[in-house]
Amino acid sequence: MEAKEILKQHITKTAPLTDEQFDYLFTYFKPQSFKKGQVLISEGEKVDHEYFVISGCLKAFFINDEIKMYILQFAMPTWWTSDYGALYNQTKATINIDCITDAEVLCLSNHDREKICSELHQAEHFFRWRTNRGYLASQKRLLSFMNNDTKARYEELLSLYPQLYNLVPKHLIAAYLGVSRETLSRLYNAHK
Amino acid sequence: MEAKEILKQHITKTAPLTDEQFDYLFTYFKPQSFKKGQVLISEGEKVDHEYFVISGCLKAFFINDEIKMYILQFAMPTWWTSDYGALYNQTKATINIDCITDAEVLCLSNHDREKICSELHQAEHFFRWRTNRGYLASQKRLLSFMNNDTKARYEELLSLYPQLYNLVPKHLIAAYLGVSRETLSRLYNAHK
DNA sequence: GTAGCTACGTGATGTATATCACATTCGTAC
DNA sequence: GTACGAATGTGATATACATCACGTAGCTAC
Repeated sequence: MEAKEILKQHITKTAPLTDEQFDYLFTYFKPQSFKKGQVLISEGEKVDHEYFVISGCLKAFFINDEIKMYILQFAMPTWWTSDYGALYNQTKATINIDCITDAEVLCLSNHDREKICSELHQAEHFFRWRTNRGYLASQKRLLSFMNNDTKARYEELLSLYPQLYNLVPKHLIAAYLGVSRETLSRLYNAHK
Repeated sequence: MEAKEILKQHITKTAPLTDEQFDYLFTYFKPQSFKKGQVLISEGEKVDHEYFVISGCLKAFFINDEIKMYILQFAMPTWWTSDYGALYNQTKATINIDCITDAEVLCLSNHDREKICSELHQAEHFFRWRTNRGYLASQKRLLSFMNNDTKARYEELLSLYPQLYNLVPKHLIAAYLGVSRETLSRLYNAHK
């Protein structure tokens, strides 16, 4: 399925649009391709766009003290990603986003999102719903962080996204779980 | 300032509304008063409303294994709170919300929110913005959880909300930070 | 092929924190 | 006032995890 159709199904599942409305809206999305390792957003730079993932896998991460990396999100197909703090408040990026694999995305500027939201009530509805979904996921992850130990969080992650196990290096999974790569290694070799 | 005026300023800061529009919107908000300790939402029950805090302080929390409590949010004046997962998906509550102090709130049903969002584009805009704000706060807290140690998170919390120190018992602050009350006690008595 | 780099495993050790236990202070009901 | 429960402080011990150190396997460039 091509990018346009993927986005159309994704949006109209939540907010019904006529074909004309969607075609108009789609004119603001720019298709882009990236190679494994390419950087979309880097800390300290200006952030103007958000990205809808068509294929591949991205990671949004934070680097602490130039040493430790924490992964905020693995962005898989039909996920949205950006530094939303920087994007909405027009400040410099505090996180980084790059490609774990080759990836295709649709790129939407902050300005254009606000434009279509104000022009099309249904678009505003869609983005409200999408943000709500992100909020719930974030709350759920926070609770999991407080409530579960590392092993439980590891199993939770892999049961939600089994494809991650073979797609991303283990030290990135550790960075998502917030533990050292050594601890993660010991964890899943323990119950061998 | 009375409740209606507080809500009006809160909303129109983000989404300009005429007086008529706001008066109409406000008819869906029901003022309610609660005493310290009263319960607004409890795990396993149906959730139909969200709450806008006018005065006092509420807590949204999760109980694990009938033993450990984790606080997701202290809801202060001009904050919104509910079990949004249950509210949006029409499922049973998985968290609890009760009053740390006497409190006044404005109560809005899920049905009425969706109604005014579909009737008034500006209302939809407001709720998109509000949810976005919650999402960013949640992400920030998650990052803080991974990145900072307990002492840093304690100081971060108190610098953001200095009034909490005298308002809420220390074991609730511990439950927000995700540490035992003993550890928290030792932390702020250490640097005396 | 070799060199070099990245991912990954694993042992030894240190540390932050949970947990258990008990004491003390404070507020509230009566 | 007294009694009782909730909140808090603090010591002793256990444990999960970080960190450091080192080794190995696999991939890429040349």
